[in-house]
Amino acid sequence: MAASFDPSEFLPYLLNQAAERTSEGFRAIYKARYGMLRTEWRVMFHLGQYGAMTAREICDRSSIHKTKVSRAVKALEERRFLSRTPLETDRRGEILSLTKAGQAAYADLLVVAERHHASLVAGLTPEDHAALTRALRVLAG
Amino acid sequence: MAASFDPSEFLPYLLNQAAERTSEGFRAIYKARYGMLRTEWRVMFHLGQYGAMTAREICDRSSIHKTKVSRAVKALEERRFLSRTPLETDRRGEILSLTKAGQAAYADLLVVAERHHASLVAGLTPEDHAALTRALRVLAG
DNA sequence: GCGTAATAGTTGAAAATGTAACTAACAAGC
DNA sequence: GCTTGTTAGTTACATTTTCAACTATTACGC
Repeated sequence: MAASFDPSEFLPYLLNQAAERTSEGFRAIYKARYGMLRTEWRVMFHLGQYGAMTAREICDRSSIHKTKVSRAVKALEERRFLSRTPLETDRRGEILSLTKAGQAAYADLLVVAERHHASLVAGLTPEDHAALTRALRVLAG
Repeated sequence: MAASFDPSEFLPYLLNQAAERTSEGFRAIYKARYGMLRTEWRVMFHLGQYGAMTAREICDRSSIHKTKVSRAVKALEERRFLSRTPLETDRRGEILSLTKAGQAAYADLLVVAERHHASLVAGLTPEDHAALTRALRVLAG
C-alpha cells in the first residue's frame, strides 16, 4: 500500500514558495540602496564572492541565462559597479571585476545578507538547518 | 571570533538555485503538453488540490499577486480548464473550479509531478528529506 | 590554409511581470 | 440614506524576461 503522494510536499513548489518568501526582504534593500535588480545583485554576488571572471563563467556557476547576464553587466557597468577588461587570450571574452564602488556595495550588502540569513535560520533547529543546507546543495546541482 | 559568514550558504540564494533547477524539467512538461505558464499551473494546482475557491483564496494560499492570478484565470478559462460561478453572497467574487478537461490535465500532471518528486528525493537521505520538508514549511511561511 | 562548427556576447521583438490606478460591490458610521 | 472606507477583481502602462537571430572570434577537420 504505497503512501499516496501529497502534492503540497512537491519539492519544486515548496522550494519556490520558500525562495520567494525569503528573498523578498533582502531584495527590497538592494533595490532601495543601489537600485539593483535581482539578476544584477546575483552578478555582483558572484564577482564579490569568487572574484573577477567572465560572463560565461557567471552563467555556468549561476545558471542565469547569458542574455540576462549581458544586460545586468551592462547596467552595472553604467552605474560603475563593475568594469570590463578584454581577455588577452580570446578577443571574444572579457573579464568582469568589481570597481571600488562595486566592492563597497557588495561589502555593504553582505552585512545585510548575513543579518537576514541569521534571522531566517533562527526559526530552524541546528540539525534542520544543517540538513537543509546539505539538501539544497544537492538539489541546486 | 565569530565564524565568518559564508555567502554561498545564504539561504535565499540556495533556495533560489534549488527552486529553479528543480522546476525546470516539470515546467517543460506542463508547457509542452498543455501550454501552461508557471502561474497557470500553480492556479491549477490549488484548485486541483484543495477544490473550488475564489481568486482571493488562491492569492492568500499561494502568495501569488492578484494580477497574476487574474490573468492566469483568464487564460485557463479561455482554454476551458476552469470555469467561474458567481458567488451568491457577494456579487464581486466568483468561485473558480476545474472543468472536466481541467481535472484531467491536473490528474495527468500530478502523475508527472509525483515521478519528478521521487527522482529529486532519490538524491537525499530520508532524514535530510524530512528535515528539508520541515524547514521549507517554516521558511515558506 | 580553408571551410565548417562552436563559443562569447549582444540585440530586437514578443511575452510575462510589477505597479498603480481603476470599476464595481459591499460594509460601517452617522 | 449618504458618505467614507474596504475588498474582489480587472486593466493600462512601464519594466523585465524570454526567445530567436545576429556579430565577432576561435577551434576543428581535412
